[in-house]
Amino acid sequence: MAAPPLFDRIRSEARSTAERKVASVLLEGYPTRALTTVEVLAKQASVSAPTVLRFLTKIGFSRFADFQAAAIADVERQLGSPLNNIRSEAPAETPHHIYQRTLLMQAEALQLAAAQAMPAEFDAIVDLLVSPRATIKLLGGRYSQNLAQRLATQLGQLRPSVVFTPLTLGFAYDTLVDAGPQDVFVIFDYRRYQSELLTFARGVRQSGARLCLFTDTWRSPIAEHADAVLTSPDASTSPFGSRVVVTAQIEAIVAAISLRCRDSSRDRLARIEELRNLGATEPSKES
Amino acid sequence: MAAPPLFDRIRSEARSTAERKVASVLLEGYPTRALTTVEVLAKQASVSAPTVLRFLTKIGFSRFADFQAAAIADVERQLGSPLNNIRSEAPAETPHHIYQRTLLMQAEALQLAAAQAMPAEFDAIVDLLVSPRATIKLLGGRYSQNLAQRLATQLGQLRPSVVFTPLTLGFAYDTLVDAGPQDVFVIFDYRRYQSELLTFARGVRQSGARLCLFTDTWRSPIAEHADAVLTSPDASTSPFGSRVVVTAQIEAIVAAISLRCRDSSRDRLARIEELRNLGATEPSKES
DNA sequence: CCATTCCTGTATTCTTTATTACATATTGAC
DNA sequence: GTCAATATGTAATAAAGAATACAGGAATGG
Repeated sequence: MAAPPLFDRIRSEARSTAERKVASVLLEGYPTRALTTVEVLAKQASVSAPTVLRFLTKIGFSRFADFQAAAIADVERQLGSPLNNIRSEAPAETPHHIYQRTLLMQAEALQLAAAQAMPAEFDAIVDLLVSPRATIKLLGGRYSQNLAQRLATQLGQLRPSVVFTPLTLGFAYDTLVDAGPQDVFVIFDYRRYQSELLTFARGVRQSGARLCLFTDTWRSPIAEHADAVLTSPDASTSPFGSRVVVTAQIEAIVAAISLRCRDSSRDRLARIEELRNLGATEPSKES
Repeated sequence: MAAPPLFDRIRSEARSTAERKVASVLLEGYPTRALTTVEVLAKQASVSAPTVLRFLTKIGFSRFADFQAAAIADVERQLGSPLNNIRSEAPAETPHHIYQRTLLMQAEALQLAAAQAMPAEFDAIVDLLVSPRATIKLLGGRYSQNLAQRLATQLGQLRPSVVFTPLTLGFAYDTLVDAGPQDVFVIFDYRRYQSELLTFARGVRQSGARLCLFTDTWRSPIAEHADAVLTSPDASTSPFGSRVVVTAQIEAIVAAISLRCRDSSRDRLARIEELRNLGATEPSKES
């Protein structure tokens, strides 16, 4: 682990006695000691505040806030992925085939999500999705429509009034026109966020309908308008964001719902199966 | 995996919607995200500053500075002990909310899949999917069409000649008519297996085209006719089979492909982006 | 449906903290 | 030893940020 560039800069730039005091204080407790105020640092180094400021200017930070931001960045780097914070693992054997590496990486992502999970938020979504008189309308962005569709399909098996709204060219505001307080919208929005979706979300908000949002940890701007938000890490080995955690979230939602309304959903499932078989007994023709 | 006490306190005390927003922002980036100002936190959570303050009061910090100090203490604790004290605690607590249980269950499924993985099989599929003169045709059953579509979308970004074949009513054998040795089919088939897909697969076989299959560990009968098969466990907390592992497999495939043809795929991606922006500059109208 | 309670945001005030201006000390060269 | 140049501290000022008071709005229970 090479020393951070900032660390070296602090060390090499200290010239005069007071500056060296400042530098050594900084280095001793690097980087966490930088997380205080100028005056505290000054006191720790037994110098005056301006001296600290001047030194930092010298190493390239005209404003103290900039220096502190850099220090925080280093803290984050040292802590590594948030995963290490919550669940510190054995040294780990990473030398693997990309296939296995991907699977294991996603396994970790799931564990991280589980550790950070906030059941209350999750339950809030479930509450919205089980309300019997509501109509559930789902949509997503270019690459997350899939997810909306998947949830729609499964949800549609468990309860009535579920609509998947494809996000087609030109965009269909038809769904929005009829929207009212009785509706619950579910939006999937991941980077790069699509402005159309934000516009849509604002409309939802105005109509008085409820809004659930699935997004990445960077948080779509739609979050501001949502009643409940479920975020997921999306780090990936591929050039596209991972949808593994979201997929699991969707399944968890479905599981919770089918548990919540055990009877009604079981009946419904049975009935669907029945209807399907009914069709199968007829000679099925192609074309 | 004992999380710091502060971490748990944040999680458990969040009651109302706004507070939950605050809490999830805090948890996502714990503990470093606490190293900013109240207003930044408020903005990130899409709530007002006083709401943040009130929440922190609730979890026992009457002054923001106190909370921040506690967060910094946690940072130092984590940086201080290289091989963390966190993990040394309880080995496994399974009694959890269904949300967390689902995520953790899927994490295990992924680890299992990684352990059982056979890279050779994986590579075989990648080989088939990168061959430049081939046309890739993807399809899936009632509930796995999604997966086919997802793979198709991503694959289509990396290489030309990718077609998603929706499995519509009556079934379209159009795709099959033109099939020949130059084609590579990708089929997703999970329980309950659909007989139409099996019929289709036989047709593929006869045409001399290659066939990749994604299925569950129970192995679709199509496996018999496939050139390469990737199976996945599908245990789930919901009444439907889980698609988490498959999703990860798909992403691994995409990752491997984009790695294999680094240059061409990057160029292609850039070009797609370019074209998309081209469209964005025009005034886009709805309807 | 109404009243009450709790939640949440806006605007203001007050505190803390960074920054600057200036005076004083220190160092180094001649 | 004196001058110049640089380094440092003190004190005043400006900026940023935390805390508070209040008002509007949503949820809850009758």
